[in-house]
Amino acid sequence: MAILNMSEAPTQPDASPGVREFLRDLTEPQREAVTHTDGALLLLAGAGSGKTRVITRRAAHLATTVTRPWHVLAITFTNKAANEMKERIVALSPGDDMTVCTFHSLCARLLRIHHDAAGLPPNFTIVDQSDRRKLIKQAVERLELAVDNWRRAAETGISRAKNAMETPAEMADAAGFQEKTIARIYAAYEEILAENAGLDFDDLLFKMALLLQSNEEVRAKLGDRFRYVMIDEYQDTNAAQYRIANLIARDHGNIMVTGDPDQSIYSWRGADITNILSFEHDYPNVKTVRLEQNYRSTKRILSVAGAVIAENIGRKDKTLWTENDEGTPVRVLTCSDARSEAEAIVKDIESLVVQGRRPGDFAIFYRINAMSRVLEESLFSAGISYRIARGTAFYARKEIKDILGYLRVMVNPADTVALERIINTPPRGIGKTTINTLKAFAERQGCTLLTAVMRYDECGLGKRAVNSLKAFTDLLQTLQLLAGGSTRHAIDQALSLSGMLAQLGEQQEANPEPLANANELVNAAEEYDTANPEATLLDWLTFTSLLGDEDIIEGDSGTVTLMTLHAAKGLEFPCVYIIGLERGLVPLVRDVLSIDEEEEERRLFFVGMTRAMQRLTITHALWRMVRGVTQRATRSVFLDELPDDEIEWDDRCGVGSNGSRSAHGEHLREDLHLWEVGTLVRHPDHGIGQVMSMGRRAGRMQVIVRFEDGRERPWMLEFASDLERVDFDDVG
DNA sequence: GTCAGCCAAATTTTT
DNA sequence: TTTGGCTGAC
Repeated sequence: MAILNMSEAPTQPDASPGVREFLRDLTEPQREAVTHTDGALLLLAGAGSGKTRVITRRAAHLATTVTRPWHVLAITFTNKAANEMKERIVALSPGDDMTVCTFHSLCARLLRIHHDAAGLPPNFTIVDQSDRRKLIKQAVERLELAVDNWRRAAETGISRAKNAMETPAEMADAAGFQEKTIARIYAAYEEILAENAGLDFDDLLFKMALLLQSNEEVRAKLGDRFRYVMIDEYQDTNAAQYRIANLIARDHGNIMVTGDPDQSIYSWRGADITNILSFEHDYPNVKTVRLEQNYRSTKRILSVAGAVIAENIGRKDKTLWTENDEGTPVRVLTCSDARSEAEAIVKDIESLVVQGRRPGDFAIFYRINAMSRVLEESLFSAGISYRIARGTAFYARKEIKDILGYLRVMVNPADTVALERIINTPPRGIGKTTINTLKAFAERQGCTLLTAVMRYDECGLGKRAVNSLKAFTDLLQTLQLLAGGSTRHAIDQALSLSGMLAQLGEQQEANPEPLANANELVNAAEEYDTANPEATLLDWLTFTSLLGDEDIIEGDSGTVTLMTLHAAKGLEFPCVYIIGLERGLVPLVRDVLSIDEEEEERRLFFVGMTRAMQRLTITHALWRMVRGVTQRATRSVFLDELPDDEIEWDDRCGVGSNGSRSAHGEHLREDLHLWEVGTLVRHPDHGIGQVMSMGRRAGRMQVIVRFEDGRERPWMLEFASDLERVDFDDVG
């Protein structure tokens, strides 16, 4: 491995005006990272420590004074991060020959170029999450397993396997019926993907890693092309991504990774925190730079967040500090229920707005999306405008996917998912029966569905179906002629010739959105054509299928922002509220919570807290409605980890946050005490059972009891006279 | 081919 | 409570 590890870099940091520019306004550790050139570099960058600044400066420095721009590769996780980074780099060093992109788009691009070596068709389709879902369902059906039982497990299991670079065969070696069955579904799913010439998101990484691993020529070539590799958010990389980076950098060893293990919150998507924790071990002679000065938050916020994260065992020790003000104390609000929690926040916001804050200064974070509803209602009735950072991705909208379906079929005739999507969109008399006949024909002949469609007169279909299919194949053939032209033109034609435009126009009055979206798509294509004159229809499809949500999550847009704790990563707001610090919710528990999971939840809480610049308010309620049942809630263990003397405890219920009394009245306490969770009961018909939960439903008390037969039964408390409390000793 | 009505399920979701 | 997916009836 090439090791030339210098802070006194051969580039003479202060020699040229350009270099001096790159180092302006940087602290010592930041400079060290920027001027590091050859060899491995680990940049442990705490929250709000100016990480992006360092990355962009270093990239510009490398591109202008150390090597040529096209030898630099900067990888991010999101398109948004990639775009931002690219912009900032270009501002420092003109020219856009540098590769700044996401892992997925890098892999998509490279796999297209090296499709032969990777054993892939050149025109593969990238299947998105909802297509993937359909295909996995098909795989389950093909094995004649129950979709309801296996779909979910297969979806997570297959993704997990691909992220860990496990093939179906390797997975089948695993012990256990469950795993073995998922491995079979995985194998069937791979078959179906191949039939469709499709790759899912996980495949982009997995296949790329396999290619680099098995093809020395390609690996060496890419290593030579990308002589300086930089990876952001390295704590979120999975096994495949680790492998890709490792193999590209193998010859030169010039790999810089940045990240913060304390902000690793995506292990459930395959991210492996050990990638960053063992980076120093994996890359000898690594230089490590820590950025611990925080420019975002007040001293008090940092100290509170720091106390919580310090509870995690086995983390790299790191203490954020700041020269910012002491600030106002962090507050913990105890509320009676979600409604009063929301109203307390609304009042707080209102009074701060009177003092000159703007609505855009506020953000409210919660653990699960369902918790936004009560907040929305309160904000709405208070007349405060808000937005939720969770838009459906533009490219996931039905009308958009329909249009893209036409283009996908034009480009990839094997894309059966797309074909099924458009074959009767808009309705043209090709219904379920006809499609099933075509499918059966395709299966008998071992051909694609499109081929079957083209051979409609051999399928033994009725006259009406044949006529419809004739019109449809004519349409496809007309469109086919456009595949080589501009994207904009192809979309225009697909829209009008398919009849979609007419259909959208008709329903415009009822719902103008779809037509507007379609037009928006045409505009986007036009823009793309202009910006990339060389690009093909296939390129555009690749580009769009890798775009996520619209990046609406901008810092300040004049409204209060609501989002999940996960969505908050990377953002900052002057005033932050984190709600629902209750047992089972933060940390979120399904059945049992392992230590690792608890630590990840703690990191999630930490991420939330460190978004706050000036004011941080944490809330919890004594009652919370979960799935239609109002249940008693207990404070989160994380609240106990807050440094008591630095917190302003604000108990709106006047009973202490552990109190059992509630705003709902004294009588509830009596009832609830009798029916504590875990209490054993006996019923004349159902035998012995155990109280699983209790709460209020439709204003009345309810307990849920699980009986020996494994069934759970709810009881309205006032009718629960058949339930008799028994002691443990009585039942053994 | 469409639509109402029923049942089951319910974290988080960078691509 | 809310949502999505599926089924069976027009």
